[in-house]
Amino acid sequence: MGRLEIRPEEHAALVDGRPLSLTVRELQLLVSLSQHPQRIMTREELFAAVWGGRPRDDDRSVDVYVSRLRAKLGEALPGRRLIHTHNGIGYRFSPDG
Amino acid sequence: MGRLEIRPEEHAALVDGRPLSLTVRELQLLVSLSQHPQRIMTREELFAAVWGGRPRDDDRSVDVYVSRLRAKLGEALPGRRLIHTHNGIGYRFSPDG
DNA sequence: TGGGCTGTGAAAATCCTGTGAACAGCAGGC
DNA sequence: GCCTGCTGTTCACAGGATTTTCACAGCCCA
Repeated sequence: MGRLEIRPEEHAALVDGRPLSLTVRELQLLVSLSQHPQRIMTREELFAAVWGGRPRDDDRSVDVYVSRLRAKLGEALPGRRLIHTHNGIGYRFSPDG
Repeated sequence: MGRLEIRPEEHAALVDGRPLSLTVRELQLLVSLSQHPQRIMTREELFAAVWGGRPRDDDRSVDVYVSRLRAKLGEALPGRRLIHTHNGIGYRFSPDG
């Protein structure tokens, strides 16, 4: 899928062959998102996939980690936006910018 | 139903495969309308379906959102009018222009 | 032509998201 | 043990987006 490769079994994500230094949570989130490209995933779905269970009503973990992921992806792939926000619903991963 | 696809479970509405960028309320209204094609729905019905409960006597929310929906549908499908006004009653969704 | 109904831009209110920062827990090295 | 650096969690605030409400213009039909 273009310049970004995600290898869950190897706990790694590569951009042009160079590994991103992601933390465990960041990688889990990226894996979850990328497993459903172009599909809007709710915070509940993402939370269940990464943390397990249901989030507290006011939990912002997903948002915080999306923010950190974007920062690291943005450094490695300037100008591209892979994670799109859908207000009131959740996030969508789009392999092509 | 032609070029417009509505997928409530995915929080999405597509025209020729391309997603419309609708807000939550806009999508809810479109879903409600499209679930009863060719049937005139009163403002009360639409309000109940989207907002829940009954509208205030002078509430114009349904009209405002119909207007916004028409604008976005009109951009994606120029020349077609999917939502028809029935004066004094409400609105009707017609899949074929 | 008049009065109620509808269309719609725009302001106001509300809700949601982005993100820096503080804090706690943990692992390794000394 | 104590310090250091890293990760994860939570909070707080600013900014952004959506929703709600208002106002006025235009439409429709008697």
